[in-house]
Amino acid sequence: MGNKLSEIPKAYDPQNVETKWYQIWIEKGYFTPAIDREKQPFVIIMPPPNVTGELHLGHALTATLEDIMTRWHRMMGEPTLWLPGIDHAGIATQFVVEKALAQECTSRQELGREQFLERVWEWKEKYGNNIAEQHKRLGASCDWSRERFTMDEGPSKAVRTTFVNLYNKGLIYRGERIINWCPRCVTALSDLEVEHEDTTGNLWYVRYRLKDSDDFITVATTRPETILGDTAVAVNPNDKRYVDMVGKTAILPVIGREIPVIADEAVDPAFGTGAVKITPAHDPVDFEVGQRHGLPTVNILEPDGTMNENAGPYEEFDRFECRKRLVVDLEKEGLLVKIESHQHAVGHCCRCATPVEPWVSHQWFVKIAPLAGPAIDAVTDGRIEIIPERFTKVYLNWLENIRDWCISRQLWWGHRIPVWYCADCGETMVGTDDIKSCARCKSDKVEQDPDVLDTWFSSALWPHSTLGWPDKTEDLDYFYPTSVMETGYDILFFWVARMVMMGIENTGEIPFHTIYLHGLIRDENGDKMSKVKGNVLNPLELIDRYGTDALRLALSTGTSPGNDIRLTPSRMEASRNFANKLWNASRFILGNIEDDTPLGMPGAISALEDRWILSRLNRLIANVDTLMGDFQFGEALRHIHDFIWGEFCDWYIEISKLRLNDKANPPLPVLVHVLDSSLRLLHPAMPFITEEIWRNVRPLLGGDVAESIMISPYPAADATRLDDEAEKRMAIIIEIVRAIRNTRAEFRVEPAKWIEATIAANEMKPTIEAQAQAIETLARVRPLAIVDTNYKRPDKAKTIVLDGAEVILPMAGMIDMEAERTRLAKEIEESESNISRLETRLADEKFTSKAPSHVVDREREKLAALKEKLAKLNERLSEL
RNA sequence: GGGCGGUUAGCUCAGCUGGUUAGAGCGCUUGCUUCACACGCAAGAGGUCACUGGUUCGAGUCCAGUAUCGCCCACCA
Repeated sequence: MGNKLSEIPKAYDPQNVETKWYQIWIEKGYFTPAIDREKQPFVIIMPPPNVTGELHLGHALTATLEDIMTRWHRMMGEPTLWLPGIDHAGIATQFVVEKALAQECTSRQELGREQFLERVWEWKEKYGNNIAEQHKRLGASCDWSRERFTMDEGPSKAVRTTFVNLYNKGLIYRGERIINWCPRCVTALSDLEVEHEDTTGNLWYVRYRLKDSDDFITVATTRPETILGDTAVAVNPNDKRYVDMVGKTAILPVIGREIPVIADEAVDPAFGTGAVKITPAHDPVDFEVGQRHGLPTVNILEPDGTMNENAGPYEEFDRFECRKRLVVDLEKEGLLVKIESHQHAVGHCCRCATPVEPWVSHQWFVKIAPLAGPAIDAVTDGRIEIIPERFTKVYLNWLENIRDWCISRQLWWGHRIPVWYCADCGETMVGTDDIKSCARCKSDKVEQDPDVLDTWFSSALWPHSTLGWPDKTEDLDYFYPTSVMETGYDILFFWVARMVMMGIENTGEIPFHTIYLHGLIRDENGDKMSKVKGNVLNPLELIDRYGTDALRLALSTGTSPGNDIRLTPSRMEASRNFANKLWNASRFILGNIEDDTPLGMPGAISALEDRWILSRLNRLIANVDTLMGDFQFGEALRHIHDFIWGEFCDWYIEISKLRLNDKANPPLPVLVHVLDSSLRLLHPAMPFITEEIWRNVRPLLGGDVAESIMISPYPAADATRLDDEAEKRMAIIIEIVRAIRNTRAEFRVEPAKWIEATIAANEMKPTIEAQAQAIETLARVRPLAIVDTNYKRPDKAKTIVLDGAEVILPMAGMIDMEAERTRLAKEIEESESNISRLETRLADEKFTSKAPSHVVDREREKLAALKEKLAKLNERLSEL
């Protein structure tokens, strides 16, 4: 920006401005904090996006909120670290790469493990960089020199160390358990990775013949194919209907296997027939029943969801095909009693939506209850605060009912489980370093466990693994525990709770002090954005169209923590318009500065509007300080927005135009001062436009062009500028102008036409006299007479009674006196009713004694003003 | 089966620990090429704060219940 208005583009062009600053910020090293032991650092570890794919609006929201916090704290002079990273995202990434391979008519099996992993790394190099570039477009001021990838050497070492430690403490074990199995992903899943969906299915009632008898026992099942894996029929021990059956032998349909009828408390006599088939290999409850009764476990499934040899004639059929055929066969044999429609929750894989199968298999688990305890304490005793507070209950409830975490995945992409088995003696060895030979028999036939760890295992270590743990690094020492964990509420369990557990376990300290949970982004119709629905908005497209600052503002205002955000084009436009407004206000101010314009703030501020705007500004600053510290970013930004547009632009700048050429008392020092403060207040949310403008403002105030707003101090409130008197007086001026404009519009006075006005006032008279020119110009009145209240009013005029002044507009005979009388009468009525309401309240002993004095005082003042107004209204009416 | 959240202007939403006449953006109506900005200016219409009851001097705000929409958790076959 030069000093000439004509040199500055009329409309703000984000493309032009945004591209240059980010590079400069990086070159200057502003994003990398200097460790200063005297100061408490502010630290955010960024939730690492998946290497797969591109950033979506959820990431943009994360980046915006975290950048707002980071930039604010940085401007507050704190050493500030925002550490970015990327997640290897096991299943998701393996999937997309496999898809790419399929297009090349090959597969991971064909490539083999080693070559496949090479391909995934290539993918990572390509797309990991994409994500960083997108963050840069968003203006994210994160420290790229500390960027981490979950599979980097450091974080990988943290993973192995954690595994070994937990294993040695007995908190990691391998066991044969029922886990959730996705036949399509061909891997185990944790409970969290299963999405339950209410489905209308069937309840099939099937008769099992009893051995050496003509009797039957009828069971009900939602998954008939699991009959093939039954190893018992169970009834409740107290169920009189079945007392005689217990101990007998039932014969499975079709395959004819003999199974016992047993009694177990787990059976609900009220459900179905009260007799339940027991399939220990394919149902969690049945598995436990099986354990209690020493039942055999018959697995009927292959990993891909087809039936295995235990399914007899149905071998090799898919599980659902098997179900169909088996039902037909049961019916043929007359064993199918009935089919009922049945509502129940069916688990689906959260990655591919395939129905999951409960399946018994050998997997690695974390015994989690001992880790959950300290994580519960950290929140209950207030060391960790969750915002919004309501999620505290959700967090605690989950941890209190937590079940062991299945951490092994039958994938190739990920942290391989650091366990080795000896092929000769069967020894199991665990180590942070690769193990080459057996510790017991010295055999070199040792093989590493083929499985990898759940992606969330490494994520759980993120706050400390990124800072160097298990090594005692300076970063870890200085930046840990971190300050804020900001992320979406949808991963509270997946990630946040696990970070608390693992953080405390590994370091003995909480990983962060505050958990800030934001909501989900929704589209215009309130639907969650998803690729399937095709309603995903690409942040880059929005940036191209509206600018980064507009996107950031739209994402951070008009929302509150934990609530979902509906992002509509009109919101984006409103934000863009604000950027343009700021641009033009700046353009006006800068364009009016000549080389010799003095810009130093005078020692004494005399003009009412100057005192007013400075008072308003400092009130704003104090307010923003409180709100930002309270994580109420949306509210803070709303205040800043309203100040800039509604007070600075609409009133101060307009009034200041009268004084532009006033050499004795020019408005420019105040204009520039308020602009400077406004830009700095706004910078955390709108970094680009504020930097662009500020670089032109700063030199005017004696600074260097090379100084950056992002490392300038955030405005601090100056209490000496607060001026209740000025605010009160200015409010009258504004009211007068509004009243006149209102009347002009009401009477459809030509905009160009000047009208006469008289203002009657007592105490406010000097103020109005001092602002006469402003009133005249803004309301287009001339001549303006200013008189005291005992002035004799004209017969035909419109009178507007304000709190402290009376505006009289003759309106050149346009007044319909009848209408005017009606209007006054109505206003009198309103005033009277307000007065009586106030009088009743003030007469109430309870109110005056119990309400705080400032509230009572305010009511008294209000009453007095209203009475005064009423008197004037009556007087005026009587004159008509 | 548990738990949580929403219900405030035509639409989308703010409104923190209860205290002026409940706000914004968009939309709508009217008028403006006012020398920063039509991505703008000025004026205006529009709300029983879902419902019922309670606490309180005072409730959009706190409590209880109801309705309705949505979300999360959950191994009844």
